[in-house]
Amino acid sequence: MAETTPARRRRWPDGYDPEATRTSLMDSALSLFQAQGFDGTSIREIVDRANLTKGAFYHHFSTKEELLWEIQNVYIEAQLSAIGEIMEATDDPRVRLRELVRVSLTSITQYHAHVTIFYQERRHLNGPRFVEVAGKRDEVERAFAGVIRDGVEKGFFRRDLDPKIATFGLVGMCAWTYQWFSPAGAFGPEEIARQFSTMVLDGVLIPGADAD
Amino acid sequence: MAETTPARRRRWPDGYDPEATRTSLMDSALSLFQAQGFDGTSIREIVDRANLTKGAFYHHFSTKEELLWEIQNVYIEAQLSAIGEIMEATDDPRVRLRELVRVSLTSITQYHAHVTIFYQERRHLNGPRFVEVAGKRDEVERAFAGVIRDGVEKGFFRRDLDPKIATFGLVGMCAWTYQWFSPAGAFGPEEIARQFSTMVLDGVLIPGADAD
DNA sequence: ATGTTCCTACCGTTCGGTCGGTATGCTGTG
DNA sequence: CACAGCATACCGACCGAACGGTAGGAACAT
Repeated sequence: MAETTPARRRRWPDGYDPEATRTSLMDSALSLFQAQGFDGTSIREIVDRANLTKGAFYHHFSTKEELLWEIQNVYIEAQLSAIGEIMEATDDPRVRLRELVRVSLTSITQYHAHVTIFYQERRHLNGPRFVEVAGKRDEVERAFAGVIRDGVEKGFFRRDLDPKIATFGLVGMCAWTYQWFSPAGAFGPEEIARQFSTMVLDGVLIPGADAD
Repeated sequence: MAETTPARRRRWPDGYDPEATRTSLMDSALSLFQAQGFDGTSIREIVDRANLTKGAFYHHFSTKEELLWEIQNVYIEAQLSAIGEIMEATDDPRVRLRELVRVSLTSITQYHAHVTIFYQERRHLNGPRFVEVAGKRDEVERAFAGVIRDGVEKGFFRRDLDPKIATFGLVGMCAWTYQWFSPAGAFGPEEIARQFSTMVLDGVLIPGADAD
């Protein structure tokens, strides 16, 4: 073992930021996890795509799972803070519901890769981290359910709907978007949100019309 | 290599059906794939759970992916045939839509493991099989979209909704159920379907009411 | 001198899949 | 009925490849 590392590229070129390395690893993992899944993506692939090595990876992340957790956390925290803003902005459950749908759609389209990974690779989180993320996710769902219950109590929303089921329906409608949304498509998140809101609030049926 | 296979269990006991072996492998894979995912489940685990060996597995299936494909196909074919029955039973788009929601919910709850695997592990299908399954899935979505378009043309459904978006919303609402449904829960598929239909057709808002 | 950042080389394990062989039932021929 | 011949059903040892993670050191900044 006389000559190790015979040729190395120059590092710390000018205004060097090691945090950029970490970010580029996360970006690489984001697109690979989205396309191939967590198990389907090796550390090797992640570092190759970022033009780095496994050594660099394990300098910035302690395990592969920690990286996954960071990705999930970025999204769910963004979602939570957006919901918090809505709750402070208005009290009207009808407005709140429209806004919840709107921020769900915009954050899903903005964090498309994060969201895909969030829903598809949740099970790969270890015990404590899984519990933590699941807790934040429940918080989001409680916000939806709270608004619906409030709307019923205030007499805006139908009493014959179970708030839990209505919540799951609405959340599912929004969350499912990650499966089909394309930035190149004909509709943006705002327009989709408007249609979903109308659909759920006003209904698809034309009132009173029984034929054309 | 003097003495191989020193102790083997008796086989073909009485009325022996090799097809049962195949089924038990599929059942084993169903629950393991559902709980741990496709990549997260090894052939070893599947055969252990079925009290068999890898030799038995590769006698019945040519690859791990073929088994996955069979699972997916069972569900999507059941879905397609159920939709076919609806289309023959009635022409009214309002009834058809309610029925589409109903059979979606019942098949999701009935084939819970299949559905979970269908949506979570679709990407592990190889080219031609992926295309085949995706094609059948598109057929399902076209059925939803066709009913909605028909309802608009016949003057039952709102004209200001894009049929494509409405379809995705409705499909998402139904499909998402696989994420939260529990057979031990308070509501069965029929009740959930009723609520979803009401929600989407009639809307959540109480018409004309502006306060409590 | 000391800590940070990143490299190469390596380790133990596990994976999907293959292969040669064995036990069992079916079938045709005398 | 006997029995050869063959297909089916299954076993368990094995293979090469790839995996996540570790270790020790080199390049750089302070």
